[in-house]
Amino acid sequence: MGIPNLLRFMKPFIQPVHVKKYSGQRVGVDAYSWLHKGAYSCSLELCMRPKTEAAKRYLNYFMHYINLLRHYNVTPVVVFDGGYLPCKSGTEAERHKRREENLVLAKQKFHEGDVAAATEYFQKAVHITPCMAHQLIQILRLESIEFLVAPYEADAQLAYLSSLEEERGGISAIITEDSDLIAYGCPSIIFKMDRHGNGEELLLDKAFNTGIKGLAFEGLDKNLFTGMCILAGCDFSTSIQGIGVRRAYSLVSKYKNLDRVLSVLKVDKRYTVPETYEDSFYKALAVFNHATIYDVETESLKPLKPLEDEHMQHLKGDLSFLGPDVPSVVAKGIAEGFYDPITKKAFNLMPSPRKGIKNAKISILKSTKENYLQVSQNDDAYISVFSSESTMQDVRALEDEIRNEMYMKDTCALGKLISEESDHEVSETTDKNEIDMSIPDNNPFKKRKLEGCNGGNMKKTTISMQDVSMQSGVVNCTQASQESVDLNSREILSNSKSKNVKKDENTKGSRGKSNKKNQDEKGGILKFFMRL
DNA sequence: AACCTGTCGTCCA
DNA sequence: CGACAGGTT
Repeated sequence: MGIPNLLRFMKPFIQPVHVKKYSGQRVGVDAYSWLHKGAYSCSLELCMRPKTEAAKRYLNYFMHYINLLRHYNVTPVVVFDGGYLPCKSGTEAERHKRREENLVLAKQKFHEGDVAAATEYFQKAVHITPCMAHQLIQILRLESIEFLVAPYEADAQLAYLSSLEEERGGISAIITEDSDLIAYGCPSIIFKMDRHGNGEELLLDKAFNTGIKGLAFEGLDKNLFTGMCILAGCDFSTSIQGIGVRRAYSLVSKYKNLDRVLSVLKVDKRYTVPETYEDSFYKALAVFNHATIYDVETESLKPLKPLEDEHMQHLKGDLSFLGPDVPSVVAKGIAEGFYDPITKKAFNLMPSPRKGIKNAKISILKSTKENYLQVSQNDDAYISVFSSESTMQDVRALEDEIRNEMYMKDTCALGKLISEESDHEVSETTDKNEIDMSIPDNNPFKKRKLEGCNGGNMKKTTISMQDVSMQSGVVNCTQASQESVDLNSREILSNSKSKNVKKDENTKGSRGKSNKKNQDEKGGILKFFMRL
């Protein structure tokens, strides 16, 4: 919900703006807003016909905005939401329930043949899933658009980037629809940006430095301002009936101290302050100040602003509500879009080539009993078994999994190893599953330098992409999405004898020599060469 | 006067 | 998500 009426309250400090103002600069994008709007155009398809082109319309919608920014020489930095915060689970559960209800009605109407009515319900059931975000991420990668998946709230991540110099990966402004960004104290936010680049800009400094004493936020510090937002009601805390943004402002500007405001409220007979309010208030304050964010430089999680002792007295050292800590490797995988931020499991996605796993060799070793997939890179070889009933899709999913594991340098998590000799036989695999994945290039302004560009609207990029099924309340996911990049550029080589191949369990040290022998001897029967 | 609750629109052609 | 309308405190 953001903070109710906060945007209207800040109206005096909001002015029309065009994104070209930020030409030559980096601007953060709250991915959720455009994803959600975009999903509106295809809510029915996302659920009922997820494999059709129409179901991908939200990607086109999003890319239109990206191309708009690029046209004006604005560098987009797309930030996605990550895992749920415990203190937000209440409101989140509520929304989920509503969506589910609408989804049931939608399907009912759909099967009755009432598409119009169904569409309405589908739109109310729209939900952006990690899977959908992941679809977009892959396009962003191909288009070399910078992006980041926040460990938890995208808002907090954007606020952090706002506090950074551009040279250190920071951003000069944020494009969003969510008023929460104001509570985080972000200096420059663009709301309601339309498809031409026009929006409404809030420059927070203008609110704090009007130059006129006694007006608006003159003399208030950021912490009081954030406190005002929480009093007015935010997702992280329970709210007091009868207190909106107006009264919150009056209280804060009158007492200029949050402790005092809270004790005054408790005494005031007009309001009923829940027993737990003070606790939840300070927790919310801690979220706005110290939410867990991902630091690109150190590749690890850290608080938005350094934790100070002043809050500890209220919080009694309990910081679990800032979200559970995760190992840095996982945090990195989430931030870079390889791991689902909620389940913490790898998407079936091949890591970005630039991050490693270049020139990986893919081999399928086939025995009468079982099959083995080996992915080797330089002197490392990673192997996992798969059953003979496996489809090509299964194998690819496995390959992606291995590549993720390689990427994450986590060599202990794979399945069985090859431990005994096996008879190998040549297996023939064909790869007819490629479909063209169309990268939206619907920028009306941009002149693309495309070889042989026929003025068409789409740039075709060959990606093999099968069964892109979405996972959501709106979209039922019957199977994990399976994607793989450019498997069609493989060469089939034949190999002779095979030997036992062991998974290299040394992440460090022995990389140089351990599998050299196996590389030469491994029996392959089919060897694919990946061109990345 | 300010707050609350409920309803509607976000997309697209 | 926000915006808005109309009823309530």
